[in-house]
Amino acid sequence: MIDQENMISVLKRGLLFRNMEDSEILDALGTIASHRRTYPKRTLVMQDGDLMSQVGVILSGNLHLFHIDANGNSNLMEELGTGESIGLLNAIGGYRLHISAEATSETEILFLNVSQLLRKNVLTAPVQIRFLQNLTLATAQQAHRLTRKLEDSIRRSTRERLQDYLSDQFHKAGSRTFSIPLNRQDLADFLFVDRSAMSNELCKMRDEGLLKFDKSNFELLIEMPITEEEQDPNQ
Amino acid sequence: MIDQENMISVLKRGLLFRNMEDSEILDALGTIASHRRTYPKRTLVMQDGDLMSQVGVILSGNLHLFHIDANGNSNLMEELGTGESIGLLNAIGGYRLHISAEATSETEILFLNVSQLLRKNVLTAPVQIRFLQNLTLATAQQAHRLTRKLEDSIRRSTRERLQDYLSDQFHKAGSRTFSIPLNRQDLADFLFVDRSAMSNELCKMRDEGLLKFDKSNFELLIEMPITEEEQDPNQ
DNA sequence: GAAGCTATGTTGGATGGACAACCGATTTTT
DNA sequence: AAAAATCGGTTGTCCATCCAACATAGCTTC
Repeated sequence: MIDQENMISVLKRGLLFRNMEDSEILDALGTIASHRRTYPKRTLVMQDGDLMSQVGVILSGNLHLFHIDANGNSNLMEELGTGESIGLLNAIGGYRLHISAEATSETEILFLNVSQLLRKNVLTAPVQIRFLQNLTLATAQQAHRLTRKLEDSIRRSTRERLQDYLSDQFHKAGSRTFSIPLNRQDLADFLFVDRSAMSNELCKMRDEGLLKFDKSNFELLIEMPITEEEQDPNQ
Repeated sequence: MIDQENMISVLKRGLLFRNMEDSEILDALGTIASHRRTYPKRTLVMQDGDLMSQVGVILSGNLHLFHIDANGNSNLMEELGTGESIGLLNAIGGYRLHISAEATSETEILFLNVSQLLRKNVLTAPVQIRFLQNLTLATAQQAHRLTRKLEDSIRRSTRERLQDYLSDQFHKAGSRTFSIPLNRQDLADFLFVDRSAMSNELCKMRDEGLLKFDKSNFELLIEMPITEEEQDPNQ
């Protein structure tokens, strides 16, 4: 259970409370905050098929959002950390979840009633309007992430997917040496490929001198192919 | 060039102007409408890399949104008709287009200045607030479509993709007999598969007695596998 | 109507990747 | 510490799909 001051600094990380003073955030929370809940490691936070009326913001911990497809494959759609939100699109649009969310460490989530902001006939408070603007931005950002994921997975070979992923991690870390937050199985699920095939490809790349690795620690030995690295204007 | 009355009825088809009176729509257009433009058949409307400050609403005609990937494959991301909008996510989030849009018939587009609604410090007019709400809904809907497309393309075989697509068309048409709006090459691009492989699979399905077809006219001969047909609560 | 051009189907070869099965190492549980 | 589970790597088989190339029919164009 984190304290209020911490909470505000966490909320400021995402787009939902961007450009808002601490007092405004508290004000906004007054009308939309619902409840907080802590989930132990390895518990389901949300489940495929759920209808959400609220969006969740991760105050601490981590979530894996995975989609089980018709063939029984587990596909890791997102890997979320502190400050990121879950169920935004579903809460806003009234769509059922197509994913389940599992806490990969003890995770505390703050739930916000956002759907009311879209139904109410009259919104007057400037804070609410500001929040609504942020809500739209956050939704667009989420959609943009989906677009990237879609583009990254279309007709791409296992090697290309690995290169994309490692290149991403390289840019995030700002260093040729970094460690990734996923084990092999989860990485394969994230890239939508078979684990053994991926393991194979990874070792081939090592043998070709492209990279080194030990467990989750990687070192890139050459320039990764240019990935139209376009940074998010909304961060 | 369609007239104003027609235009309003077209605008009402999408989510952007949902739940608004004709007078309110005109009011809203007064502040956000930018310009209209007509594109001849087979011309590019927008191009990969463009930065959009406006969203386009199709007043008449059709667009193909395609993404050329690193291997030179053309991937058909969306096929849009009258009343649908283009560039919503990009205009809102400030993201560059990753697709190009081509008019497949003469197409008239109305451009709307939506980004100002998100930057302005004070929004007062109720109509603007209502429109902002709709903007959020429309963005979520767009994101939901992306989610479906992503889920439909993950680890799915050519046959499964075809079944998904035909099942969709079946539901849209409300009849076992329907004609699809894409030729073979475009359909293959839409399903992210090779044309010849798809053609092959289609004929196999015909030989197995699952369906009949002639050019773009299809007839389903058996129940298509259940596709969690969940209809859009926002239509 | 001849000459192109387009749309669709067909074939064959090459191969990437899924799948199952197994091993050894490491970690977790009791 | 023993037992059990997890994790990563390796191997071999098999099939789906890509790719290139060609056939054919129907349109379009001059």
